[in-house]
Amino acid sequence: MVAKQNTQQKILDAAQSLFAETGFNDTSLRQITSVAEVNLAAVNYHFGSKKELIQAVLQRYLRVLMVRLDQEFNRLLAAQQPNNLTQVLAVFVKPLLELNSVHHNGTRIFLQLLGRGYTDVQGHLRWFINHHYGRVLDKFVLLVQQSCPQLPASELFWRLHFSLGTVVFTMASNEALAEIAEADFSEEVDIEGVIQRLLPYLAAGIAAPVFSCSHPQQQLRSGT
Amino acid sequence: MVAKQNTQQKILDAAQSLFAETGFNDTSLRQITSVAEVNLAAVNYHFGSKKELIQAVLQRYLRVLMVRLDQEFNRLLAAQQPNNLTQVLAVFVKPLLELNSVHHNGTRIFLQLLGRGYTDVQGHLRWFINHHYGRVLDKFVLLVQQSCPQLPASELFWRLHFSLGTVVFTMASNEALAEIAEADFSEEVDIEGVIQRLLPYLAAGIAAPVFSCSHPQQQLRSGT
DNA sequence: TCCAGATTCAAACGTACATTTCAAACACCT
DNA sequence: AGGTGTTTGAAATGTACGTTTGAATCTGGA
Repeated sequence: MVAKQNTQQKILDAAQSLFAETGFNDTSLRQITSVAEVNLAAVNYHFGSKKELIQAVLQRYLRVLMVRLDQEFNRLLAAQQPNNLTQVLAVFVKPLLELNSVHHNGTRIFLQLLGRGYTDVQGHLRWFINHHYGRVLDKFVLLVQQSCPQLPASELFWRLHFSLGTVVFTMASNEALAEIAEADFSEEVDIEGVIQRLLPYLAAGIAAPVFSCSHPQQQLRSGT
Repeated sequence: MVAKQNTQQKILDAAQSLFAETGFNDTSLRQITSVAEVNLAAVNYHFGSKKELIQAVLQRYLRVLMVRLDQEFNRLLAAQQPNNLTQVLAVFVKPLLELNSVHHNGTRIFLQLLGRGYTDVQGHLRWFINHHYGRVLDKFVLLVQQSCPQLPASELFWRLHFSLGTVVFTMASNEALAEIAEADFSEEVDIEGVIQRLLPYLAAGIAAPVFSCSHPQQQLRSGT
């Protein structure tokens, strides 16, 4: 059955879990090839370098995800009137959950990898994603902008990155959080449950009134 | 003037900036001692190991910050009626900004280090902070609970971790974000500006209505 | 001045890493 | 069965790391 599995797949499968748990720089090719039960040199033979392996691991998910997201974004952009923010955020749910068909626990692994990519390495994965999929993500920014016309562009920029941080950090520490939640609240939590809890939090944060901080003696400077 | 600066201080000063920018594992003792202009062996002589240096770097700030936070929390806890959420979150601002008196750019550096601590290393700094300052942080949880009595404890648990993620991720990638913001919106961003932008986002997210996600065909299971 | 303890220094140690090399094994086609 | 191009294997290369060592240097009190 599983007898002759592709070496490349064995490497990708082993690498994605180790990368997600330990980070890119803290996972050695020796660990990966040991778990994958392939020769050390196989990584460089099939992928060229560790850097390219990291990109290949992410590409397996990005390829699927971004096509689906693009469809959803185009659907919403075709609407006559602006969509509300919750609807816009909700389009991520199904495409993300469908990553589970790419690989078992694919959604969790992908989001953890994304988190690692934004904190571990200095910019190189950030650039990779933006270079390949920036046009798709721009559509999302446009949708949010349409649904929150009162938000200045700069405020929106920060809040979208705050939201990215929320998601990415939550997923990176998802395992620990789920354990505590189960112990303290005897409440089973799967990845879908976490996503459903995230949506209202993100929607409220992004759409928050701009200056709700009541600290009159410390105010922002008024412009350029 | 600066003639004979303490070796330990020179190491701490060099280490904190490099750690904040590059992360703990990706900063070598050779880089640190090179910048500090001290001998490589000085780190192990004065601090014992790299791990203990990391903790010493953080302790310099945590010692100051946690005393101040404890004061603020006690003050709010003594109030007759529950404080509103924005007030509770706002108590972080002054203690955090006072870290600038520990060292130039202390606030930014500390928050970046905190971000690194939660993503770089697996748990060892998490444990260190919780072990030394868990009792202080419990007071904060209590305050939030009092200000949001309608929130179930489990929901609060998740949202506080979402918020931790927001802060930590934002600070870990602070430099990159600030650069983009300046380039795209020609807007200078200092650490205080980011904090002021964070507060409304966090307050709105934590206090968000519990089931604002309008996806009737996907609902959470109703509990045990 | 001299000496003991604290500090600095250059050098080395052992380990782990990504990558390369080249021969052996394999797969596939005729 | 034979031969070619692809894939695997064990070993080695060179580099970087954290830590250790032991002698040299500094420092302050007698």
